[in-house]
Amino acid sequence: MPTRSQCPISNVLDHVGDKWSLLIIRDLMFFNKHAYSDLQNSDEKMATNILSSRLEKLEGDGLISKRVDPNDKRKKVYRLTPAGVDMLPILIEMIVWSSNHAPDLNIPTELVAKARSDRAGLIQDLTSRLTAQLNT
Amino acid sequence: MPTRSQCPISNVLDHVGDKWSLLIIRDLMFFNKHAYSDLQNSDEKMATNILSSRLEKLEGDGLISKRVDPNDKRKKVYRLTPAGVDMLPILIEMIVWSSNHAPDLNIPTELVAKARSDRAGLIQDLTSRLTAQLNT
DNA sequence: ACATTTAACTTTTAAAATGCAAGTTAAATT
DNA sequence: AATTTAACTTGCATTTTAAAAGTTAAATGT
Repeated sequence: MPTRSQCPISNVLDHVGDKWSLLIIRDLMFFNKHAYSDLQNSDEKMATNILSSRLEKLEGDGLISKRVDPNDKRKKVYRLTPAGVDMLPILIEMIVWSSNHAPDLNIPTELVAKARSDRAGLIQDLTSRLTAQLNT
Repeated sequence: MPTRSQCPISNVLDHVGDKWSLLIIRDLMFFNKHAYSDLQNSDEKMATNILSSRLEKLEGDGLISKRVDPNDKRKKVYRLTPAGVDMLPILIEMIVWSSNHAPDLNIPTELVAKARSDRAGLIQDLTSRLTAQLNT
């Protein structure tokens, strides 16, 4: 996606403004999915060619990294980069929005409670957990 | 867009997971654009048929409302609903993300500073300003 | 009052993206 | 050595997007 404008919101959408990219980031962020097949098996069932092209774009955009699994060279390990980790507050606010406007979904109640009571702490905790993974 | 899963993030993307919808919300939220032609003239220049279909979907999803301008019956007035206003924290976090990872864009520095120093106050202020508009 | 302009769309059509199924390749397992 | 697994790629039909032109009703200008 070419840059459409100098707007910071538009800029984020240039990276993740589609139906799938943020779900990949979600899976890397909250569900410890790191393999292609893990990502393919999320509830939304994204097509393999789309997954492939989104991973390629996210990597090109510097939001995720890809490396060969040293224990099994067939496998690739996908991870969030620091820029990808920093998408966390956006995802948290999406969860909060749904908890307010679509409460019948599978809302992670505990996370939402923490987001309300100690938002900065929650982000700190999750960020350091994710950042720790980067050095393994 | 049909519901893809029970995930709260996926749910938000079912509403605004495309390149354009959040830009419409941005324009209603930050730039006081309320007419079709205003929205059409944003920097990203969305095609008129796309704008039309997005407005229709956003209205159907309960994020915006549409009414005839009483002063000029050719005009329609588009506004955010409370659910639309509640997207504000998501947009703020996008702005913050770009301020950190794409600082060369047009970052609203003052807003970002406020977001860092008194996030709750910022959201409160902007929300009440937007909510006030709903009763005019 | 009549012609022109404005606002909000709709329609058309070509190009691009998506979604589905099947196929490929290299590495691990049996 | 044969089979299975993981990560893709390819082909093709369908859907969505984008760009341009056209429509309709209301307001404005003369």
